[in-house]
Amino acid sequence: MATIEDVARAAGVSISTVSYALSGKRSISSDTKRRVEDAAATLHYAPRASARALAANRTEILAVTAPLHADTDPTAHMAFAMEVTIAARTRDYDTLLLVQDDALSGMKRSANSALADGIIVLDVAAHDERAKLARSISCPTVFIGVPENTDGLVCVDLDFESSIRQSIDALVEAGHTRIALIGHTRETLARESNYPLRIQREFARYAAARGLDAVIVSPPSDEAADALEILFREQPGTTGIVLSTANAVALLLTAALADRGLAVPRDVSVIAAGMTPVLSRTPLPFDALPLDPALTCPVAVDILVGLIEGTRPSSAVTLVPPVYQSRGTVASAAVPSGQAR
Amino acid sequence: MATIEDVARAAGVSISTVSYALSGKRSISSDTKRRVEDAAATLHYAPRASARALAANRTEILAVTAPLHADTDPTAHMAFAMEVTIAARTRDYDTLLLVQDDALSGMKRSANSALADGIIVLDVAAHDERAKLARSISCPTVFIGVPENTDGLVCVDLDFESSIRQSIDALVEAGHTRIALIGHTRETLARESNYPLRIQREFARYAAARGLDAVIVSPPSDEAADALEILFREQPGTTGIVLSTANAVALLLTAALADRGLAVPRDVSVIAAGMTPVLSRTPLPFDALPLDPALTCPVAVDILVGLIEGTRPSSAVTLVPPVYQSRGTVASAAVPSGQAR
DNA sequence: TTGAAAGCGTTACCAT
DNA sequence: ATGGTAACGCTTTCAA
Repeated sequence: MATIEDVARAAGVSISTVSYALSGKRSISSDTKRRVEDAAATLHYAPRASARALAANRTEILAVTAPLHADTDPTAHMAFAMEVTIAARTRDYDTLLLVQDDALSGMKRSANSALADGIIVLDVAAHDERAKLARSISCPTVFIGVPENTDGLVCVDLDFESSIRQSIDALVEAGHTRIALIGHTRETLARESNYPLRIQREFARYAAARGLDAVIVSPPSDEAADALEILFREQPGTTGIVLSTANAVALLLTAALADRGLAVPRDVSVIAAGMTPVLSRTPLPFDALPLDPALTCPVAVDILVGLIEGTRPSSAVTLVPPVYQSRGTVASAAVPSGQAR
Repeated sequence: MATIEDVARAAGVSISTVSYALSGKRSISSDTKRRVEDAAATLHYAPRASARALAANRTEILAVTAPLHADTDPTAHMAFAMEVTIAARTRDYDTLLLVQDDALSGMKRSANSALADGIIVLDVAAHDERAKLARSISCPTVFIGVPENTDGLVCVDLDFESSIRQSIDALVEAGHTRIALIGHTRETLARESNYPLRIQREFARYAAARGLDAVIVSPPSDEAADALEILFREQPGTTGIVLSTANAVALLLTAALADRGLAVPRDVSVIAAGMTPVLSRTPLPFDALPLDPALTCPVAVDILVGLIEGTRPSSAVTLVPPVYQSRGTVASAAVPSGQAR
C-alpha cells in the first residue's frame, strides 16, 4: 500500500500539498494538482482509513443498532439495515452492524471508542434502553421509530396519523361510510413502539370528525378469519377496511373475506396503512400507504450526517409523509348487497 | 473521552505501562495493574479505535460483501450477514456491511484503505467478479459459497454432496427404491453458484450406486404442481422425494401432493437437502439437511480470523457437514396403493 | 500557491 | 517490572 509520502515523492511536492490537492480543501495550481493526481493514480494510492480517522477525528462510519428481538419480523428488519446502508453510502459513510446482545453494548462500545461518527437506532421499542444511553453519550444518534419519551432525542418515522387520514379520505371519496380498522393484537400493542396506539387513536378521531360509522378491531390472534368475525359482528355492513396489523393477517385477508362470500373490491374496499411489506416477491396486494424503509431511512441518515457535520439544526421528531400506492382494491361503495353473515 | 495519558497520570505510571497493563502483553505487578485498571474504570477509558488501528495496523473490523442481486432471496441473504456478524463478535470483530453496487467497489475500497482486516464474501455466483478481485488484493478473504474456479481462494460451504447422500440413505433405510430429486429451475441453474449442479450430479451418481430407480426434475417454473406433473409422468410410483429447489416450490409441495391424493408421509416421503429455510416463523415442514447460515458462517469467520492472525493454514475449500433435522416426513414405504395419476 | 512541522492516541521497541 | 520514545499515516495550522 502506497502512502501519502510515496505520492509526494513521486509528484515532487510536499506531503501537505498532496493532501490538499486530493481533498480540494485549498486551491492548488492546476498543474501540480494534475501531477499529484497522476502519481496517486499510478501508485493506486488510497488514504489509510485509520490514519485519516485519527488525524481528522472522523471515521466516516455509522453504527446501526438492530436488536432483532423475538416479536419483530427479521425480514422487515434487515430491510431497514439495508436501506440505511445504501443511504449512508450516498453520503460517503459506511455502516457497522450491531445486532442482538451487542445492540446496546455495541452502542456503548462504539461511542466510547469513537468507532463510528454517528449511530442509527432501529427497531425502537416504546421503552427502549437505548434512549437513555443516547442521552448520555456525545455521539450523534438518530432513532428510526419513536419511543415513548423523546426528550433530547432525534427521531424519524412515518407519519402514521397521515396514513390513517389518507386511508379514510380515500374510502370516503369512494363513497364508503361504514368502515373498520383492523389493528394489531393486544400483545403487540403492549410490546411494540407506540405507533399502533397512535394509529388507533387517529382512526377513531378522524372517522368521528368525518361523521362515519367506524369500529376498531384488535384481533385476538393472527387469524384473519377471527378478526373478520369480530368486525362484522360489531358492525354489519362494513364496506371499507383499513389494515394496520401483522402481515400474517393481511396476507390471508382476501381468502378469509372470500369465505364469507365477500370479494375485494366488489363488496369490500381495503387499504393497508403504515405496514411494512414483507421483503419477498409479492408486496401486499392492497392499496397501501406503507411504512417503506426507503422512505424513512434516507431521511434519518441525512439528519444524522447533518448532526455529525454540524450543519443541520436537530429537530426532535421528523415525520415522513406516506405515499399512496394504488392496487385497485378501493372501489365505489356498491348498493349493500347481501349483508355479511 | 479520556485518553491513555489521562489514565497514566491518574494511576501515576507511564503510558506504556497503561498500555501493557490493559493489554496484558507483558507482565505487570499485580499492584500497579490494579491501579491502572481502577483509573481506567473511573475515567471510562476505552482506547480510541482509530489510534489503536493506526498503531497496531489492525482495525478489528471485517467487511461483508453481499451484492443482493435479483434472483437471490434477500431474506436468506441477510440471515447470512447476521450470522457472520454474530460470529465475528465472538472473536471481537465488528462487521462492515457492503451491499448492492458497493459490494464490489466497496471490497476494493476496503482493501485499498485498510478499512477492514478481512473480507467475507456472500452470495457467491459461479462466475463471481469478486473472485478475481480477491486474488489481486492482499487482504485476507473468505468466500461463503464456492465459485467455479477456486484457485487461490479460501471457501466455505455446506457439504451438499453429503446432504444428498444422507437424504438418499434415509429414504433407502425406510425402504424406498423409487425416488426423485426436485431441483432448481434451469434459469437458476444458470445463474447461481454451481452447487445446484453438483447436487444433481451427486444425486444421479449415488442413486445409481445404490441401485435405485431415480429421476431428476428441473421444474420449468416455481409451481409445485408442474414439478409433480413431470415427476410422476417420468416415474410413476415414486415414493421418495428429495427437495433441493426454490422455497416457493417446497412451501406448496404438500398441497400439490394432496391435490393428487397423496399424503406425506403416508404415500410419499420427503426430505429437503441443502435448502435455506425462510427466516420467517415456520421452518420448512420436512425432514431436512438445511444449508443453515449458523453452520457455515462461524466456520468461515474462524478461518478468516485465523488467516488474519496468521495462525491457521489456509485450506482451499472447507465443506461443513449438514445436520439431519427430523420432522416426521420420512416413513416406511407402503405397499404401492393406487398409483399416482 | 506551497512547505514544514505539530499534533491525533495508540503500540511496541529499546532502554534501564 | 517499568519508562521513554519512535513510529503509524494522515490533517491542518503556521510560515513563507
